[in-house]
Amino acid sequence: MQTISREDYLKAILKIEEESGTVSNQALVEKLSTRPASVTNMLHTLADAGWVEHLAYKGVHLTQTGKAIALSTLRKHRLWEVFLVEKLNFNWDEVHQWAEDLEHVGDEELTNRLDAFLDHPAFDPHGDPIPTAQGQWSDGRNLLPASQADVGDRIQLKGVVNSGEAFLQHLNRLGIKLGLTLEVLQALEFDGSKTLKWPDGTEASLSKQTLQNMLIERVEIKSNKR
Amino acid sequence: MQTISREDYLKAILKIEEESGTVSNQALVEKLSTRPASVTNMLHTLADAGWVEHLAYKGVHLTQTGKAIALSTLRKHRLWEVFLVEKLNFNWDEVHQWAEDLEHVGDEELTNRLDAFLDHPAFDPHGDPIPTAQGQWSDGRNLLPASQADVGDRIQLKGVVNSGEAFLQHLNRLGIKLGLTLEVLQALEFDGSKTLKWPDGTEASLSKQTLQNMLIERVEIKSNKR
DNA sequence: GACATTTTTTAGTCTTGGCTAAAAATAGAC
DNA sequence: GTCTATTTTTAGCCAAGACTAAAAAATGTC
Ligand SMILES: [Mn+2]
Ligand SMILES: [Mn+2]
Ligand SMILES: [Mn+2]
Ligand SMILES: [Mn+2]
Repeated sequence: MQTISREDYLKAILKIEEESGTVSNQALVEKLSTRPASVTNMLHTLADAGWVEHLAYKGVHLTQTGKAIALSTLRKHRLWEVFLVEKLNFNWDEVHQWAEDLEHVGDEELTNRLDAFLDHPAFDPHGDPIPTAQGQWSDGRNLLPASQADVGDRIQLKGVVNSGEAFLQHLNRLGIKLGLTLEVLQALEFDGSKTLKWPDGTEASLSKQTLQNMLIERVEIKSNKR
Repeated sequence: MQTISREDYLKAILKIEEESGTVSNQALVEKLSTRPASVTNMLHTLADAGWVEHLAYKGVHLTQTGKAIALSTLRKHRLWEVFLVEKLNFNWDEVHQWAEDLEHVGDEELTNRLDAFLDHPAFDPHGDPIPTAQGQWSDGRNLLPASQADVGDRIQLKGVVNSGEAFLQHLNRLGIKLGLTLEVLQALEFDGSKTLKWPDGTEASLSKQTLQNMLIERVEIKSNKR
């Protein structure tokens, strides 16, 4: 039977599996801010439920059922985030914690109604793709860290690697939000920083760290638009 | 510290206190579908937290703090119910269980934003008043059970005594919803049933039980409206 | 006022999901 | 391959909040 804790573990396993292929207990300890013994415990519980396959010392991976639950929870999380930002006017740095609770409420029907109410959004407020009701993990985009942009590129922010509060608030202070298009004016070799130009003409330099956490697309430069 | 279970108990105590004045353990056992020992346990916890005053064998009542938490939880419950009905198009008989979970999510700020998004509703989908952010328990209405209506009255449904699924679905099948105005055609003495007339002209007889659970206002008969 | 019934409390158990500390297994360095 | 450091598991404990069963208190009846 599903509980809040079990859903959180499944979601964490899904994410780690997707970003690093293999899921160690250590990775779960970090992702969930818990202790090794707690992870071992829960993995046994999840294995007994048939949601993961667990080989002691070898790692864990989701079964079909486990993946379905994880995707459903992630879908709910991201839909509620959209709700909080689009309908209740929260900032993108304020919604994660509430979504972490809301994702455990409601069934498929409620989720689908919420999805329809929000006009079937494809991405959440952090640019992350929202799984469909059928568990389709879409995306299809090929985003680039801004650190790889070249001088002269016009780049549009489409996502963030790290959606922690601190980083998002850093972007807020820089006046950077999803969808914003910036121009790369200059790139410093020695520290990886780049000088960017905002649509309103202001310029600022961003650190390598910051750039690596911004996921962008290059914008076609519409040649002589007349 | 607040937990789901503690908030549910405080809410139950608030309701019982309001409808019967005195709160026995037995009443809580029934309201919460639990066991006497569980109630005694939780009352100790709540008393230790300073949310209730509990005299063994004598009953329990909310402190100022306890009442504030209970009202806040009830406010959240009813606002989420409005959301589910008004925005996600659920029926009034489908929303209680989800609200029972949603009421434990979010803080004052989220609740106030939700309230604003819903245009500050005064009543929930069952006609129950929604406490304000300041804990004002408004109402002010003086609703009458439909069993007390007289032949010739035009009555408008404003609330229900019992908002259990079964009763609400019974009203659904009769085509009765909040705000509907009915006319009392006939009253049978021996079983307390009454024959009512719908705006579309159809007539049906409702049992005493049903009538007692419908809270109504008499509608002014706008004499010759010209 | 004694006795039976009902209500409440106490005592003790269980499950979930945390934790620490120690043991065992694995992986990395040489 | 051995030794060391890291990771994982095991063992045992804890808190919250359920439960059952039995004891104690309160209530109602005659
Ligand atoms: Mn969560
Ligand atoms: Mn997100
Ligand atoms: Mn609840
Ligand atoms: Mn309600």
